[in-house]
Parts: sequence; structure tokens; C-alpha cells
Amino acid sequence: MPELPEVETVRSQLDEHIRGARILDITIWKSGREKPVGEDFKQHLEGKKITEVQRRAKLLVWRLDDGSAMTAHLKMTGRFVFVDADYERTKHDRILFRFDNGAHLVWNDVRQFGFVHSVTGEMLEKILSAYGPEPLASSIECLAERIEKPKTRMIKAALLNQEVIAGIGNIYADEACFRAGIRPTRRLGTLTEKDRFRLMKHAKELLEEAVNQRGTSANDYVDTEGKKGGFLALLRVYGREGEPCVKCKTPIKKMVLSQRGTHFCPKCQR
DNA sequence: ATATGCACCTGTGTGC
DNA sequence: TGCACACAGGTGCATA
Repeated sequence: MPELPEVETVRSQLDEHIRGARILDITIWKSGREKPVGEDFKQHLEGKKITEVQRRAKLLVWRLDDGSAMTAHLKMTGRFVFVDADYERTKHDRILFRFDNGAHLVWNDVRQFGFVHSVTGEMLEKILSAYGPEPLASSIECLAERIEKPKTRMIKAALLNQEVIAGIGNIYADEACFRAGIRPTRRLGTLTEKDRFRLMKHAKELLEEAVNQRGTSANDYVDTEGKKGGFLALLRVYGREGEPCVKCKTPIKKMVLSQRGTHFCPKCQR
């Protein structure tokens, strides 16, 4: 479900509630397919203190007081939700974390693509180093350089690739292309310096606005209080197939690109 | 090195 | 009303 703005929303809420707290205990409910956490997960994490909750790309990182960490990826339907002490488990709840400040946190994941892992500091460094630059923490120039090569790659494929730029997913890739007036199928080699700069300028603005709205709830996404994000109504192409373009009234088109639904205005985006 | 296609899952909405 | 099928904010791996 979540892309950078949604994961960032969850990150800040987690950080607010559990930074400085110690994990009292972890209840692992039946998890469907794999042993999502590794056998030593519980043992490794119980008793540790959270020093900070960070985000890199779409990955959440709980920094622990011994230099190790817990990583969590929401993938399509993963959720962290704070609950009351008398909460009763529902169908897709997988893990319950209890903290020494009284917080109870549930990890829930309908489709079971998501994961939580415990990792050493060394493993974490390796995982994080594979990601491209963070859009909100990088200059437009730096980001624009990332989408110069390879010349035949389509711009949408580049935007979705986390090694190129971190955190952009299907919704915001489409929205960024629309704002910049660039067709998602355009090959990198056909983009001018100006095109690249404009696209990244819009991408940064878009992501900032979406973070301010606490993300987009297109299907399943909710934050740690179970609340939806406010950015859905501000989307201009995603999910608007057949509706008039906000700029020129031409009906928005949808196609499949890199196996992902891709939305664009055939007139505004060249 | 890059592109493609599928696989991992469940739930929901659509069209017949 | 039922059923089959397509599709969903993501990634990883196997194959060309």
C-alpha cells in the first residue's frame, strides 16, 4: 500500500509513541506462510529500548539501544496500529508488541507480503546502502542526475526503481509525471536536462504535500490510529481513468506499464 | 546490465 | 445470486 508519504506518516507516529520505550514482550500469533520474523526475533527484541524510529525508502527502521534494529516493510497491506490493552485479535493480526510506557502495537497484514525482521547493525547498513537518494533530503540536481541513464529505460520504470530514487511507488510516479507533463512511457534518453529538473521539482513538491496530508488512502492504507490519509482527493490522474483532465478536460487514460496500472493525460503528457 | 514475467497472498469489484 | 476473473500503494527471483 504505502509509498514514501504513507510510510513517513507511520514512522512519525511510531516515533512519537515508542521512542525511548522498552519492548516488554512480543506475542507472535500464527502468521500464515513463512516464519516472518526468524526464530530468535522475540528473544532478540524483548527488553530492548527503541532509540528512534526511522524511514529509508519504504522501509521502517526501529533503532535499538544495543546498535541492532528491527526493520519493517508494509508492502501492500501491512499496518501498524496502536490498540487498547483489552484489544481482541482480529483476523489478519500477526504480532502484538507491548511497551513499558503502556503502548500496545499490533502488526496486521492481510496479504502477508509485508515483513518485520530483526537485524544486526552490520546487516542494516548493507540493506540501507542499496537504496537510491531520499527525495525529500536531496537536491533537485542530485535527483535529476539519477534519471539520465540507461537511455532506453522508461521514466516510470526508473521512478519505481528504489535503487534509482527511494520511496516513490505507483501512485506518486503517475502523479509526478502528470505534474511535469511527461508521458510515463518516455525513454530516459529522450528527456532534456530541463525535463529531468522539472520532473524532480514536481516530485519533491508532490511528496511534501502528500506527507502534509498524511498520505493517500486509495485502498487499504490507514495510519497507526486507523485513520485514512487526506491526499486521495488531491490526486490528478491516479484512479481517475475516463474522468476529465484537471488541466485540459481530455479523458484520463489508463494502460499497463511494467505490470502496473499507469494513468496519464494523453494531451498534457507528451 | 537490463528487461520481462511470474510469484508471493487475500479481498473486492466487475461483468456475464 | 453465483461464479470467474481482473486488479490492488511492492518487491524478489528466475529466465531471456
